[in-house]
Amino acid sequence: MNNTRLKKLQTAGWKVGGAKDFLKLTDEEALLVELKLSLTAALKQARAKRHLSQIELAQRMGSSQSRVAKIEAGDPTVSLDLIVRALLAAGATRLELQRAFLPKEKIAA
Amino acid sequence: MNNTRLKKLQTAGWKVGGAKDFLKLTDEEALLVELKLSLTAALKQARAKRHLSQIELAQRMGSSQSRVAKIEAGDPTVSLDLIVRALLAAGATRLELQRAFLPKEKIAA
DNA sequence: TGAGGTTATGTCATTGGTGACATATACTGG
DNA sequence: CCAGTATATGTCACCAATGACATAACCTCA
Repeated sequence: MNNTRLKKLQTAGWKVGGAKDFLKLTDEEALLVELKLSLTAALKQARAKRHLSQIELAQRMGSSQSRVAKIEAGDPTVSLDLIVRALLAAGATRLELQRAFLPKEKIAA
Repeated sequence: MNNTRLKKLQTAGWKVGGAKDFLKLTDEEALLVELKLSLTAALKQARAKRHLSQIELAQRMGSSQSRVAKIEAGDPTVSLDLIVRALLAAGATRLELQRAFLPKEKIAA
């Protein structure tokens, strides 16, 4: 069988798994979380700005009030996709979106 | 039962569903897609810049070569989360990330 | 005090995203 | 021409994200 060779290729890609890689992974994971929080903060702002209730926002994005609450609460079961959808549904501008994407800077609004 | 009242509240939130709302939804959906594409483009750049193969990137993010290919191909089954994880694993800076978040501008690289 | 509105928390069935694998295609250098 | 390397495409079993629902916890204001 010639797929023994293919197998070798595939498996070769999975030999690694050092501790450093692991740390790096969790590091990036942390960054992602930070990003999500930054976006949810932006969402709360955007929603408040437009005087929308969670129910109204939920309607606009075809979701439910409880989901919206979870989004804003930073629930771990909420995806980036959903957060961004919520932001767009809340009428956030591209600039607002972009702004939320450079964390770290927590200086004056 | 007093939950008839609650029921009313809940259901009140689901009365709507007009065509305009529907259009708006797909509109925002389109924006999201645009955003994703912008990010995948940034990913391709970032990966090339660092001379990483799809397999190497896959290792770094604990995924597989085929997933990475799909990410870059704009496969609809790929989440925003995964795209961003890939970008981070590819060593994209915050600035690169942020940059990819203002689409529309397709001017000179 | 309680009715009406808002937001928070818990749970669950269904769906969607995922890694993994197989395989195909493409582009080298020998 | 054939290895070798990189990328693309299709499929699938498994797990995580989702909408929906129930209910609790707040707040005003009359």
